[in-house]
Amino acid sequence: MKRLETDECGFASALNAISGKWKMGILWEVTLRPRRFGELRRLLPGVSEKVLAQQLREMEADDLIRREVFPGAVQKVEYSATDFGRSLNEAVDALSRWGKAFEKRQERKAMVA
Amino acid sequence: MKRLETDECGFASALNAISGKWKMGILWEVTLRPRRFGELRRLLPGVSEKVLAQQLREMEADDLIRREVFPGAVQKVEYSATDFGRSLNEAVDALSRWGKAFEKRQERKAMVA
DNA sequence: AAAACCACTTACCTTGGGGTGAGCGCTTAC
DNA sequence: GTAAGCGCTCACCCCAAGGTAAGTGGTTTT
Repeated sequence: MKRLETDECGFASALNAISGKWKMGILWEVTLRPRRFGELRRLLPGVSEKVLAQQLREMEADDLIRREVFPGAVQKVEYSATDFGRSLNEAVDALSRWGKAFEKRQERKAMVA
Repeated sequence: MKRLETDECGFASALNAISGKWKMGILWEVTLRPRRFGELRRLLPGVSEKVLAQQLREMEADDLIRREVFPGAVQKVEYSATDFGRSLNEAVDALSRWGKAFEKRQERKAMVA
C-alpha cells in the first residue's frame, strides 16, 4: 500500500492504517475470536487469497493483528487482534454511528426520488 | 464515485461519504469559515480543479456542505459546512486521535530501523 | 492414486479515481 | 487589447489497488 503523507494530521495517519478494502472487515472478525486464513476467506465473501494475505501482512506490520503459527503435521496459522487493533475498532465506533445516520438520510432521499 | 454496498454496516456507509482524496480537507476548511472555489484550490495544494469541483458536487449532494451563489458582476460562489457536515467532523475526531497514536508508533519503529 | 484441505505466492489483467491541460463565458485591471 | 481572475467543464492519460487463475509443498481423507 502506498502511504499518504501525514504531515501531522491524525486523520491521514489513520487512513494509512485502515485503507485496504478488507482491513476493517478482517479486524472485526479477528476481534470476535482468533481466525485462521481459510476461515477469513469464508467470512469475507469476495476477498481474493492474494489480497487477504497481503492485507494480513500489512496489518501485522502495523501491529493491529498477531500471527501465530501452530506446530503440527497440518499447517495451522491463527490471526488475532492486538490491544492496539482493538483500540482502532473503538475509535471507529463514532464514525460508524455517524455512518448509520448518513445511511438513513440516503434512504429518505431515495424514497422521495 | 462508486458507492460500496453498505448492507447495514455504518462504517461502510461513512466511507461512502468521506472517500475522496480531498473531502475531509475540504470539510475542514469550510468548517473554519465559508470558502470560495479559488480559495479552496489554494488551501489544498495539489488538488486539481476537476476533482475539486467533482468532490464539492458530491459533498453538496450528500448534504455535507452548502453551495451559495452570490449575485454581482463577478462570479462569487461560497461553500460552507452544514450542521450535518460538522457532525461528521466530530465523528472523525476519535479516529484522528487514534491516528496520532499510530503515527507515533510508526516513528518509533522508523527510529529503531 | 486421486482429490481435497492447509496457507500461501506469482504473473497477468482490469478498473476507476485522480491528474493534466485546454477551453468557456464573463469581468476587471493594466 | 490583452492579460488575469472568476468558477467551472471536457477529453485524455496514468497508475496502483485489487481480482483471476494457476502453481507450490505439504498432509489427510476416500
